[in-house]
Amino acid sequence: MNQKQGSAQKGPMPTTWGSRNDPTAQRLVAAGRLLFAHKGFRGATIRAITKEAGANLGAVTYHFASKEALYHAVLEQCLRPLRDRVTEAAAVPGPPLDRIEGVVRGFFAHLRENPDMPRFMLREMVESARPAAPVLATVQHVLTTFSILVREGQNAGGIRPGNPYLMAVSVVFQPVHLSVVAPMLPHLLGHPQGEAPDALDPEEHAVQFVRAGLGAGEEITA
Amino acid sequence: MNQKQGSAQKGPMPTTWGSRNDPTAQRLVAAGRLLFAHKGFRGATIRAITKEAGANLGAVTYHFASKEALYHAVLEQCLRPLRDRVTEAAAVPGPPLDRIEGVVRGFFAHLRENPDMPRFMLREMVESARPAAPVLATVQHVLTTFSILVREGQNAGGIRPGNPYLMAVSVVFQPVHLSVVAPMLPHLLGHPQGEAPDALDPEEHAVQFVRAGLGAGEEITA
DNA sequence: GATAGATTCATACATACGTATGACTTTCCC
DNA sequence: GGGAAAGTCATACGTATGTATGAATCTATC
Repeated sequence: MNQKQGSAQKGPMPTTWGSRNDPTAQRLVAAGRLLFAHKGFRGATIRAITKEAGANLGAVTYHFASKEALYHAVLEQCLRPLRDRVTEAAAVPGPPLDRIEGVVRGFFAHLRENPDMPRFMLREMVESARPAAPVLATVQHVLTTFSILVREGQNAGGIRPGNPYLMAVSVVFQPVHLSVVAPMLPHLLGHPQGEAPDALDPEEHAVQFVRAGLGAGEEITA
Repeated sequence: MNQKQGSAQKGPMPTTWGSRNDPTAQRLVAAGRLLFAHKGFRGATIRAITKEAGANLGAVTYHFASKEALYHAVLEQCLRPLRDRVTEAAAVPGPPLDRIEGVVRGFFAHLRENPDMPRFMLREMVESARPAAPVLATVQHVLTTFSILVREGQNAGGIRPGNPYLMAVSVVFQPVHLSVVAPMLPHLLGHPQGEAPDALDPEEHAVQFVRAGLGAGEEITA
C-alpha cells in the first residue's frame, strides 16, 4: 500500500529515497513548495497541490503518507541547498567581514533562484510554536556560522563589539525580509506599477548596511 | 438581528462603534488577537476564539458579522497605537539619527507591551498577497516616516547615502524580528533553559546596529 | 504475453469549519 | 411592570478538508 519515508528501500525505484527519480513525487514537492510558500500549511490544500502537480487526489497519501510528511520533504528540499551554500561561502579565505558579505550575497542568490523561499522562511518562523526539524537545523546552522564569523572579526578587530548572536540575527534577516518587501515597495508607497522611484538594489543595500552595522568604522574609507 | 460595523450607531451602546463598552465584544477582540497572532487567520477558529473569550459560538457573528470583520477590528486595535507612537517619536526635536533611535525604542516598547504583535506583523506580511487595510496603512506610515528621517539625515550629513526606503526597511524590521527571535535564541542554540550565554538585550543591540548601519561613520566616537 | 507489484484513479467517510436560525434571557426606558 | 430591543444560547446546515478504500491501469520481469 503505502510506503513510509523512513523505512527501507521500498520506493518506486530502489534509490535512496522514495521520491527521487519519480516524476509524480517530484512534481508534488514542487507544487507543495509553491503553494505552502504562498498559502501556508493549512491554506495549501491537498486538493490544490495535487491539481497543481497534475496528480490524483490520493497521490500525496500514496507517495508521502501524509500532508505533513510532504511538507517536511518540501522544507528539506528548500533548505538543504541554502545550508550548503552558506557553509561554502563562509569557508572561503579572507577577513571575516568579507566572508560575511559573501554569505549575505550567497543568501540573496539563493533567494533569487528560489523566489518562494523567503516567504517560506518567514512563515515557518511564525507559523508553528516549534519549527520543523529542517528549519531548526538550518536556522541553527546559519546563525552559528554567522556568529562564529562575527566573533572572529571582533577578535581580529574589523567588527565592533556586541553580542555575536544578536548580530547574526540582524544580518541573516536582511536578505530574507528585503527579498520579501523590496518587490512590494513600489506598490506599498503608492507608485502605480513597477516604476521604482530610485534604483532598488536590495542586495547592494544589504551588503552596505551590514558592513556598516558590523564594522568597526573605517572599512568604507579604507 | 446583526449589526454591521459600518452602518450607523446601532451598537449595544450608542457610542461611536459597536464594540466599545461591551465586555463580550472586547473579550472577543482580545481573544482573537491572541489566537490570530499565534495560529493565523485560518488557524484561529471561531470556536476557539469564542471559547477563549468565554462567549457563545454565535458571538462573533453577532458582534462583528463575520470572522474577517473581527480580524480587521483586531488589526486596527493592534496597529493604531503603534502608528501613533511612531508619529510622536518621530516628531521630537533633535538630529535625525537620534529621532530614528527614538522611533526604534518606541517600536520596541510597543512590542514589549503587546507581546503578540511582532508575530502578528510578520504573519500578515506573509500570509496574504494583499495585506489588510490597517496593515497597509501602518506599513506605509512607518516606512514613510523612517524614510523622511533618513533623507533628512542624509541632507544634514549624519546619515550615509543610500536608498532611504531600503534603509527604512532594514531599520523597521529590526525590532520586529529581534522581538520574535531573541526569546527563542537560547532554545535555538541548544542552551537548555532561559540560560542566556551573554547579555541578550535586543533593544540596545538594535539601536547600536541601526546607528552604525545608517551613520556616516563618526557618531560612535563623537 | 502472463503475472506481480507499482501507480493511478474515483469515490467515500468522518471531521471541522463559518455561518444561519430561532428560541430563550437579560436589560433598559417609559 | 410591561414591552421592545439587545444579547445569549443550542443547534442545524452546507461546505471543505485530510485520509481511507478498493478497483483499474500501467510497468517490468520472466
